[in-house]
Amino acid sequence: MRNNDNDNNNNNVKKKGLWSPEEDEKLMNFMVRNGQGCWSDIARNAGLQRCGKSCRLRWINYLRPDLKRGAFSPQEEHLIIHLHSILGNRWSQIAARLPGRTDNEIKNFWNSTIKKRLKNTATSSSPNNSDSSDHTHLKANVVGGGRCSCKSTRQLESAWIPHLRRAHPWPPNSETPSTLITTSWSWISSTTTAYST
DNA sequence: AACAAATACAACCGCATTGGT
DNA sequence: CACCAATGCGGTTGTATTTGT
Repeated sequence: MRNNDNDNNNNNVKKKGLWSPEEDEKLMNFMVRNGQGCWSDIARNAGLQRCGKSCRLRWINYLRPDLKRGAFSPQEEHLIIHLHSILGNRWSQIAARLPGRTDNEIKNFWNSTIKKRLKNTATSSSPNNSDSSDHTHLKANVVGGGRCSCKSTRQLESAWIPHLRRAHPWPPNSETPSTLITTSWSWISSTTTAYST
């Protein structure tokens, strides 16, 4: 298999691990001054011993000024659960419907908190209910196969998402950050109504 | 107080996709 | 059309912090 992970194969060794406050400051200052561009250039020009990929991740998940931070509100939590039941593990798409939240954040939240909670409630109510939220998505119904491993999730995406998108385009018209959550709910309502069995 | 286990979160890795040449 | 570099995504791992004993 071709190794195209060029960031990791650079001739000069790149730093790994946690970001120091100094590195954060360098990246932040550079982004504020120059805006987003080619990440490998940003890494170089900001004077960071990091690969572009690492800079991108740090910016998106931590430094971006529009990040919300802090604990998820009950409303957000509800929204995540609902969106996950529709979209499955498409964290970036779920994040797009939650203003100020990142895919990584939501993924972590799901894996550490919600998943566990759902598992507990499932085991307390039904012994055969083994994490259905992860592997029985709406698309299983739409596509008809019912199979839903993570890889197949990606492969099947092109098969069913376009149908859903055509009928329920995202984002809805006149979207603003303050109305995102509200419109997320109406989007959910329309999709679940249309595609529930 | 010391240690282990559990938890939460940050970051990395591999792969797919995209766009330029 | 083939190739390559850059980017984006989701899974996984690593690490700091918190909680329990």
